[in-house]
Amino acid sequence: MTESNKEAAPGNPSNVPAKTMEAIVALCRRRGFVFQSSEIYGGINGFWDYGPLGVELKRNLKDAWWHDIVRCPAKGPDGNLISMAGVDCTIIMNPKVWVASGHVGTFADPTRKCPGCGHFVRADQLWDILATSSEWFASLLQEFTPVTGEIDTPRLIKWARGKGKKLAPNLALVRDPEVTLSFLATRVNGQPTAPPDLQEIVRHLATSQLHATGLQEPCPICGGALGEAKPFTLMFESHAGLDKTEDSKVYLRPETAQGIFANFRNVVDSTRVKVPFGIAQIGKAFRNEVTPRNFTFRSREFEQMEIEFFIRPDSAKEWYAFWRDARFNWWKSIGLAGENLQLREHDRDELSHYAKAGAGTSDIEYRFPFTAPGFGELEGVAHRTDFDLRQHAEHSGLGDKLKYFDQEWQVKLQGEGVAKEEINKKVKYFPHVIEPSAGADRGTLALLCEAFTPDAGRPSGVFMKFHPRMAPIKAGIYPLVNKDGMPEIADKLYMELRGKFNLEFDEKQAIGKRYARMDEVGTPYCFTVDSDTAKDQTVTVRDRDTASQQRIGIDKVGAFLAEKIGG
RNA sequence: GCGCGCGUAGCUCAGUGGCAGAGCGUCGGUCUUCCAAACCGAAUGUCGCGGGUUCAAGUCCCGCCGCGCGCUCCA
Repeated sequence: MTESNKEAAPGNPSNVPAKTMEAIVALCRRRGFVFQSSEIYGGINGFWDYGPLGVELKRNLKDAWWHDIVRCPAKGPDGNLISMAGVDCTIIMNPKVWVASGHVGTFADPTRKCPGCGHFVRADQLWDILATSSEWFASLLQEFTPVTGEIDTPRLIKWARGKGKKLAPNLALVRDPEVTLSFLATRVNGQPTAPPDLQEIVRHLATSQLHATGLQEPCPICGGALGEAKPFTLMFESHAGLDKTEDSKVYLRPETAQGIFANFRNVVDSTRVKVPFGIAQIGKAFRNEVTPRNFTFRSREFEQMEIEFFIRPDSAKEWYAFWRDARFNWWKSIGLAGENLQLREHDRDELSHYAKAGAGTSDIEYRFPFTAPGFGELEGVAHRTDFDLRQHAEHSGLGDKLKYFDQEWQVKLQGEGVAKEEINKKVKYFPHVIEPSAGADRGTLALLCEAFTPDAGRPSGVFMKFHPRMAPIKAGIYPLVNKDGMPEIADKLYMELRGKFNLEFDEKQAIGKRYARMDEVGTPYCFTVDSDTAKDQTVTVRDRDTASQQRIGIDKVGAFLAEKIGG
């Protein structure tokens, strides 16, 4: 193609899209990676379908994970091959599982969160709690004249600067006494015939004047302005059986982890695994997110790839570090190798309740176009201590029967001459858990974002630079033109290899158009049969990233692909 | 959940009260000798959904749904 032709072609530079989420979403839809769920009915917020190419991409990701984690795991920090067992648990489980895990109960009722201190308050109990068990509220009440309820401004300012500062640091009155009280005075003077009652006064004292459009209500702990009331059960509910009663209520699992914990005993008893070992699972989970957003990044239905790795409590540090680094390197190995991937150790105040005492929590994060310059979580690696197994031991009534008996350790301690009593204390225990928990949909999205490469040299202005192992289609097998025996040779090659690789055969239209299509769906190689093939048994290999070509023997194509795609 | 913006063919968009359109892509044909060639032909629309105003609504009004952005949320 000449330079002037290029200007006229659809691939002229003005067609090169910026690497924005909008452009990525458009390509996903145009080429069949991701569609909106039930789109013909207007879609449904937070749910997405994978199309013909998307399902291949996501499957390649999951297959690579399963292969590298379950079937063919690496060596651990102790130099031994890692022991890993797979499971596939149901989405709906006995509801008691979610009581034990803490998902039911704590957050089931309309609840308000304090942005200042993070405290949760039941919405319907707020005023009761303020009246009966809020330290600052009790102290503040003493500053009002009991009978008249008159507002003594200097007295309240004094309180705000003294006791208030210690007891309710986030209360508007404490942060800015003059402005807050003038706000209240305006209200009192504005409607002298309808003086505010105590609740309204307190609302005024909790409201920064910036919020003059509506009154806030204070957190009983710190006085901060509470967020809106929300039912903090993010679990989807359903009913098992025809009778839709409270007793038949079940939940769609909000994480796959609990299925693993609930099966801990079964796996130990049926497979001869010994601590340290892991149980791995890939499966759907559901969270009724308040705000699904950012394409598939936060969906209400999503797929997790989780490992619960069970270890002796005293080896948490080394296993935590091992899994954190191993998982980070794994994401690198499948193509997220650049600056867009980072490993971030959590600060202490970010840690979940059970992880506070642990060896740490870290996130493997990717810089998505919609988070940039920030990062979004792909996978979390957490030391969950023995929290989950203890919870299930307690709630199931199994108690110590859920403990692991470490016979290997027993023998070792006996050899070291440790006292029998001490050995017995040590060798029956709840294993600690290192949990690498990855999002399959987030991983797929990161692969799509990473692959998206604007390039003025391509007809559509963009090509998808997938790692060959992840690419939905591994190669195109094409006759250069649709005559002179070329289609027959190409077809024979295709039939030979299609069982081993996902390939495309296409004899229609100009060769450039076929290459261009493969660029846009990220196919790393195209093999083309031309007029020389019949003479010398070679084909051309066209490389997606460089658009360069070389000739190889037609009998070498399978080996070439196997080597490039790797595993 | 709140606020702002957006929604017409697969994609990018035009159409500001009067016949539903273009380019690209897709498909078929002629052709072909390595990067979306050319030519000929074809298919493709609940104008996001529902209601209202009007002789007449893609266009004006209301409600809803979906998407994006900012708050909020993310155990």
